[in-house]
Amino acid sequence: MVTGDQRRARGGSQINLLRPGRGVSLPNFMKLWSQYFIPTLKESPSDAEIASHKLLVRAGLVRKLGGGLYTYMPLGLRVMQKITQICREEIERGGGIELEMPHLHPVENWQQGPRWAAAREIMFRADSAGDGKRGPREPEYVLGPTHEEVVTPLVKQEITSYRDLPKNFFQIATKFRNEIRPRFGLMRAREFVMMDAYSFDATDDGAIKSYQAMKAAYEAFFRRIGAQAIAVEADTGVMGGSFSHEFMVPAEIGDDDVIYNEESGYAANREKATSALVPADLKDSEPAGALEEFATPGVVTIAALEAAPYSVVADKQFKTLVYVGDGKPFLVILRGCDELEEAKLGSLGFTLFRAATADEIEPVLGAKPGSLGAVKGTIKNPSALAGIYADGAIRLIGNGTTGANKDGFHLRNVNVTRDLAVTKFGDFRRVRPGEPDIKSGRPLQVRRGIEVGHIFKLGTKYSEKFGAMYTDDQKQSHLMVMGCYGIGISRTMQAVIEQSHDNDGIVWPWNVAPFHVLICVLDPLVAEAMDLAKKIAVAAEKAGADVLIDDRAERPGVKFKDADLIGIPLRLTIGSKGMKDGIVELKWRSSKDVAKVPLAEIEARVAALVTEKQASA
RNA sequence: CGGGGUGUAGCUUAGCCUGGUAGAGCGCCUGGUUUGGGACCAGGAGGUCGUAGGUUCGAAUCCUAUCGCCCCGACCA
Repeated sequence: MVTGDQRRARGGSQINLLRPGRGVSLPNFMKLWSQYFIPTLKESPSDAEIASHKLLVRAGLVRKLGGGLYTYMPLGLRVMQKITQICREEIERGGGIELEMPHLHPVENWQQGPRWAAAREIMFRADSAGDGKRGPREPEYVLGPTHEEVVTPLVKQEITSYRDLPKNFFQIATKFRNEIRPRFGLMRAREFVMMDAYSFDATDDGAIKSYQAMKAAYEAFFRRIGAQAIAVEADTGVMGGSFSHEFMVPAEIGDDDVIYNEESGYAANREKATSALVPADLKDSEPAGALEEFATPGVVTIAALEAAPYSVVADKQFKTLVYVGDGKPFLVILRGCDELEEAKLGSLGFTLFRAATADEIEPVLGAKPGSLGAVKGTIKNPSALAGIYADGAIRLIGNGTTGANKDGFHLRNVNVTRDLAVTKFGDFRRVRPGEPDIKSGRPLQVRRGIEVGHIFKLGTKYSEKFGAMYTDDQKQSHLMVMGCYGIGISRTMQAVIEQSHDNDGIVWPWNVAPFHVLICVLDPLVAEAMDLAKKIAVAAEKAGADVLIDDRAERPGVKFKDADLIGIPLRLTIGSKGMKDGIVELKWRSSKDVAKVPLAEIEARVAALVTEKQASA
């Protein structure tokens, strides 16, 4: 029989490191700083701009290889392992079953999937390295940016009966994305660690249950790692699917804007956010008079039309934008004062869309940008259009002004229902702070956030493409209903630092700290001091803590600065002063207070504190 | 990919405008003095000035090209 301790002594497997109900601990055995490797820096690297990126490098957690490529140094790796383990536990609790799929994907899987055109842009192609060229008869691989295209065929092959559903498979592994612009260290990297889960259900209701289970698991995960992440409604993007939530860590340096109202609890990514700006019971205005064309030489902007002599306020102008969706142009009409939220065009169902160029616009509408409009009869070649989509807010205008599709001319008294050939109304505008919340009518606010997780209810988009079907109890075949879920593990590590640091360094939450207890031995050459440190370390370890002993031959100032920098939650100081007075100093990283604990009590005291922390982990 | 910046020792950088053959701080090595919030003294090692061309008697410095990195925009966990 092999005991857990023996297994750990041999390097053990991950599974045996689990200590149910006691938080997360790594293979323990105290580390001596002098023999470990924590390369701290006094100065910030010149290529880091934000606090968390600087601290990642200064505290010796990571080192850069190239743009968006980082080595996890020993301390950083420990944090990653702790986050990974908590994530594993919570996803399993939420019904996930762990497996691991290849990082190298045959390109055929992606070609068969529903988003090859869009996804290939961010994928690295993996050629044979030999001469840098892939021969025509060699297989072509891509490095996996995510795994729907691998897991769906797997499930199609393995699961054919409703009896085997639902299933939710997950892995925690490295992902590769050729980000156009890597940013801020681990925030947006080319290679990063992600937890990705994929749920397969027999019914839509089941899929919603799986989705909710994952949402709950995410909330538990972020709570346990000590990150304040909020779930916000989000756009589904290239992933597709019917609805989704993003998990955001509020931070100024985040890439996303969250629109929210504290009281009502409404929170959405700006790409998705809507407001109650347009009342549900709005009545369309009566026409104010006949359409009238007027000359506007040289006027090609909303602002120019607002100025004298025309003086048409932006709220009364129609803005007509031309886009190309899957090769065919279409129009989007907004109020002059509103901005298009491009992501919202995703709801129109085009696989790929982009703004049209001036050259593409004139043959269809008959004028250059600046004089465009969507009034019936003025469009030169209406049959070329894939549609005319109008933002609901233009109904607030009633009678307004728009381009005449004739260079240098505009039309006034344009009435939405009478004059515009709208294919479909929708929500296409960007919400602005201060607009009424759809839930409560209170003003909406905006703040920046870091997206650390995302959950999607996918529907049957992928099961259709790969033929993932099951047979029900009536011998009928149906498509499986899917969901997919991601947590950026490495990004989360940085988000935690961004959220939890001060001027001196990182302040790790207990559960993800690389070590829980740091024992600073100011005079490591004094045998009694080191003996005491080891005794305390053993007591702390027995209570479940990971312990680091700073036994370096450095001056006290250096040790304290480094201690603050690397952010270990509980610091004990053993110095000659204290030894003389018969005390050890105890200090939490998150507080300024120093407690003096008598030598006789220190082991029990530390053990009690660790036990308490581990219990609530 | 567009716009802006930058590249000098392991790290942070000065020098570049106005060409004359590279300097500092930190770190590292040796010795000594120190020892409760990034010590001090003395000595020492370490640099193809991103790379390739060009101008020049002479280039870190001027010109051209190229590569890397950072920041702002569109995308993502």
